[in-house]
Amino acid sequence: MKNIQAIRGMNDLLPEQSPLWQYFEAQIRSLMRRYGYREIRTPILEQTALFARSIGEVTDIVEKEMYTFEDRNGDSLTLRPEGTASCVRAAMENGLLHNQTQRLWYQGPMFRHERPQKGRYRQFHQVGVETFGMNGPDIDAEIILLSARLWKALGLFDHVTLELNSLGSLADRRVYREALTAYFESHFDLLDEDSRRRLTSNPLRILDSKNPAMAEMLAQAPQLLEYLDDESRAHFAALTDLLDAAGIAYVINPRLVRGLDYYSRTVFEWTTTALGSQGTVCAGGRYDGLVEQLGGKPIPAVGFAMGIERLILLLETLDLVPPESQRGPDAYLLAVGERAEREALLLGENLRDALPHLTLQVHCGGGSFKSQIKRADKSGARLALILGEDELDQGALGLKFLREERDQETLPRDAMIERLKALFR
RNA sequence: GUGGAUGUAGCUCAGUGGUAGAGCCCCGGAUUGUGGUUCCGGUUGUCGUGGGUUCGAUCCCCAUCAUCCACCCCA
Repeated sequence: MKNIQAIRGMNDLLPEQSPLWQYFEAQIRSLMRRYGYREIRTPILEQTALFARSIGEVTDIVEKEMYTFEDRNGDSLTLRPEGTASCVRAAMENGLLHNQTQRLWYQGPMFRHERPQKGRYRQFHQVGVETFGMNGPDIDAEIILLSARLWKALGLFDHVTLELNSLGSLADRRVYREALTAYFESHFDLLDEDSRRRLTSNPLRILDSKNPAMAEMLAQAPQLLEYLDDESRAHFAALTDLLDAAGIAYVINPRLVRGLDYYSRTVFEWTTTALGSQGTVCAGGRYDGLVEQLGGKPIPAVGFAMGIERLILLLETLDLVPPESQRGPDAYLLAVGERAEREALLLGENLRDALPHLTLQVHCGGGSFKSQIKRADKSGARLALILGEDELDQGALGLKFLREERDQETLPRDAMIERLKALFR
């Protein structure tokens, strides 16, 4: 019989890895609380139309990467490929956007049917931030500062670069798009196959191409920044002023365009060179038109999303995994002999009652003294608590330090509880 | 979706057209109740899967699945 395997590109998170994820998630929760952002959780399934209408019909995500299927009613459903659309839908549907501002964040799995690669999986996880009702540029700057604070907390700040651009208003982009299309058509012979295909569907993305044969032609192409109206220009200038004042370095990348249609004005990416070809670790921007596009009243919005797998990978690559994230339990209770085995479980309960902060692993399944103390060592515990025949006869408990040069102690149980309280205050 | 590389023990990897090995791990012992070092002994495999060639395939061929890398895409 063939063993069933996990779906391609979808990974199990194993116990060895989960402490690092929990550490990362704890950093996120604390960061969001400190900036006054509140968590929102939405279903991972949505009506297909939500993504088609928000991300854009002619984007790669919608055209060929979504997990779309019919449910038993014949409705077309899609596993969310990103978080913004769901967040906007939920905020609209629940009245969160009515005459008020919102600062929201979310975290969870996203799904895209791409060819798996390092830092790119079919089920992957994002943390996203979305804000509504604020025109910026102060809020644009705030979310960038928030992300910068996270990099500092994780020790990543010196390993990431902030790239910045403005896509202007939708009107700006329309004009620019025409100029750009005209330019590319006049250099049609230099375009590669992909670019020719995009010429009609999404010409801005041609600017992103890494094809060296096109590099010079792209460098000469009209620049979006020159097509910005006064308002967008002022917005962008104010944002860069705020970042300058906050001491956040950035690189203006006029060819930074995002793959999702809903962005306008500010777009940014945090990138790293340490992860190979999947170097974007966090990206986002302003999407003032999206709420209206989805049927709501027009309301400005900015947000970003970061890829958790990529950030975890980056922490590991740069050896920034904090040692305390993989610490074992405080104590490991061994029970040698039949009488002790019978009592250990209840003794464990008593200890947990008396010491609410103690992390205690109780040995189950018997075995020799030697094998049990080996387990205690392997568990990573700081202490071994020893319950054997001798200790039982004395109503006592032994305490051995597994990581420190200290004498072993044997104390009556009540005294041992006080001793442990002192050790794990 | 395109191109390339790789799939052998739980892990990291050797290996041969006559159906397999090392190190680590794990278990036991040296040490009747003391781990992390040492020594001794032991367990572990549909050689990714399905076909084909062959007297015989883990090895050669084809397909397929998976992983990795680049393109692409994007977080």
